[in-house]
Amino acid sequence: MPWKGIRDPYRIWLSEIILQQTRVDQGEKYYLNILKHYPNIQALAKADEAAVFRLWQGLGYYSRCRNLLATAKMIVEEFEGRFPENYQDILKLKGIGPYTAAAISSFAFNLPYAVVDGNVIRVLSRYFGHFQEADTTTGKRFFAELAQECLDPKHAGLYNQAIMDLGATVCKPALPNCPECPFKKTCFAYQQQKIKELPVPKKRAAVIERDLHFVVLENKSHLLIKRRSGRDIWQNLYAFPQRDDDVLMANKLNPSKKQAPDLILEQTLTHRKIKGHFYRIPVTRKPQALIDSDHLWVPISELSHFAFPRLIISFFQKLNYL
DNA sequence: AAGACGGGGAA
DNA sequence: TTCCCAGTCTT
Repeated sequence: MPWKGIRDPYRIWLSEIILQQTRVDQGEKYYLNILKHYPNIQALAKADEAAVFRLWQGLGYYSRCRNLLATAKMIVEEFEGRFPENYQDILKLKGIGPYTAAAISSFAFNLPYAVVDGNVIRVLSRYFGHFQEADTTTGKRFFAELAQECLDPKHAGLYNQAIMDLGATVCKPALPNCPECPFKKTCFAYQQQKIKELPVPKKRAAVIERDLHFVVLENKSHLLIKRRSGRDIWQNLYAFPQRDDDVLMANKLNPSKKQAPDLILEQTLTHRKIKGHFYRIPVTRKPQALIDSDHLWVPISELSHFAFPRLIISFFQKLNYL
């Protein structure tokens, strides 16, 4: 891992944000790419927001990107570019919760705060044989206290790195390599053959289906895209105006409910199954009425300048636009 | 306390 | 398919 052994809080911060709910293999190239464009927090703070989102495209959990920008600006403007050096102040930053605050505190400043992530929960629950559910308030508190007791306060960074490495490489979720584990002799789960029962799995919300009706206004060279805002999914990414969008209504280009879509594409997420209905409407020129700053009439050749969710990229690929 | 938020790799 | 990942924020 390219961030291993780094003490620069900026790089640690960036890597930890990227690795939230994201595998090392998946996040690594994003980390290197973003670091190449923005080698320090000053560069990131004055970055063009859309450009950073473009680099983030495909990683998921886009609020991380938004908070990353906000925190970079905050640190540069309020703290003269110096990363806060104590846990409580680090925890206050946007996008940084207990895990990331402990990671930065211990890796960058060797402060005695134990990280608690999926790896740590797994290792501790198996080793000690604790059947608490980790996604409840009491369960979280329990594992946080246990982790803090296990921490070697003199070597917090090393300890945190070690227990997460153990979880990632030996004490894996499925098929852990117990015979090679240095703790096998005193591990509850291994000795009692409870590996498959620990950790106790989280309750999982049902996957709900959702239909999105996208209207693609296009001529030979251009099409209309819309920046997504509000509280909905894919904030700050670009897609198309949806059926009943004000601009479509104002230009009398809204497809009727009876009209069949030209294309249907699906994308399954952790908690949603998105069904995208695409209605292609040929137009001769850019629609005029009610166009605001979120609606962009862009050349097809310049689509790569914008960040889109996977579903929309699939649409473009289907049409050979990308 | 529960739900929202992406995407991908492994079994 | 199902699980779940170096989690955090909002309601």
